[in-house]
Parts: sequence; structure tokens; C-alpha cells
Amino acid sequence: MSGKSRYWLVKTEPTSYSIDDLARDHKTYWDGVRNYQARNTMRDDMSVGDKVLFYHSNANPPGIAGLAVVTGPPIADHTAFDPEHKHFDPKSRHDRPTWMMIELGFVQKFDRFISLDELREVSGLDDMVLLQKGSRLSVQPVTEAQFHRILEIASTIMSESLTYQTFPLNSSAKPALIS
DNA sequence: GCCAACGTTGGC
DNA sequence: GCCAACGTTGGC
Repeated sequence: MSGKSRYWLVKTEPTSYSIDDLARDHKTYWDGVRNYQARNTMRDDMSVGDKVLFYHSNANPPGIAGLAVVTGPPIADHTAFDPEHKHFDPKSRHDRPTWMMIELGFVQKFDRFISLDELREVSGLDDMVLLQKGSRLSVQPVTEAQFHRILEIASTIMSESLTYQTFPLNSSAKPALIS
């Protein structure tokens, strides 16, 4: 096992595929990525078990909606082979696929999403790829420290939401650590 | 809808 | 290899 990041962030427009869709499907192929750097990340660096922040872009507000996990290794993105498909790419051939995808499994939907504004405000996340000017990568690395900082924020959010309930706090209601 | 910041394409 | 034109991303 290499020393590369085991934490990632993926972007998706919720109108096309949201955290609720992933919760419903339990897992999904992360197809349609048509950027070489993102492709390389999926092909070369992601492995089953890696932890993933699930980000809603072009949303109101944009932000991290929950957690996912890599459940399937990189394989050819079959949508590139289908001339009828929106993401068809004639360059990609079965014997030498241009585009790859991994499979993602649902872990958790946050009670309240962590908005982009909030991510910019809190400490410890200044270096996140997501927050860099002009950053548009749809699959990007996250450091272990950044990942745990975000779980910390999510955990605070989860306990805040519990204070509105009338029954006793249930300690198991915190975000589950995936390991 | 606007538009900044990229990434890709293709003529040369 | 250069770079202008074009297409896309994604916040606002």
C-alpha cells in the first residue's frame, strides 16, 4: 500500500446525482468523469475502502452533503462506449479505454450540509484543494487532517440537531467513523 | 444569466 | 510547440 492520500472529495450536481440518490441506490458507478487529472486520480490512486467526502456543486448553497466509501476498483467507464450516451467518447475503445470510473458506496448523509462558506470560515482547511482559487477538479485529494476536521464539524452539526429532540441523546447518533 | 478560470482542440 | 478559439465548470 502506498503512502498516498486515502481520502478524497467528489463533486456532483445534486440535480443530476445527489446524496439522496446514493442513499437510495446504496452504491453507484462514478461514471461520466471526463477530465484527465480526475481520471488519473481514480485510475492510479483510489482503492477500495478509501473515504470520500460527497460534495454538492451548483447547489444552494454548495457544500459537503455526506460521506461515501470506495467500494469498487477502477474499471473502464462503459458510458464512453455507448454512442447513444451523453458521455460517449469515440476515442475510448474497449481494448484501450480512455475513461475510468470507480464505484462509490453510501456511508452517511449529514443532518445539515457543511456549506462552502462554512468551509472557508473554519480553521484548518485553508489548504483544501476545493478552496483554492479556480479549483474545478471533480475528483480531488483530501488530507487525513482535513478529513478529520470535517468529520469534527459534521459531528458538531449532528449533536446540535439532537438538542432539538426531546428524548435522551443517543451516543450512536454521531457520525459513524468509517474504518 | 454572468463570467472567471480552466481545459481541450486544432490551425499553423 | 504555440496560442486563439471554443467549451465547461461552478460560484454568485
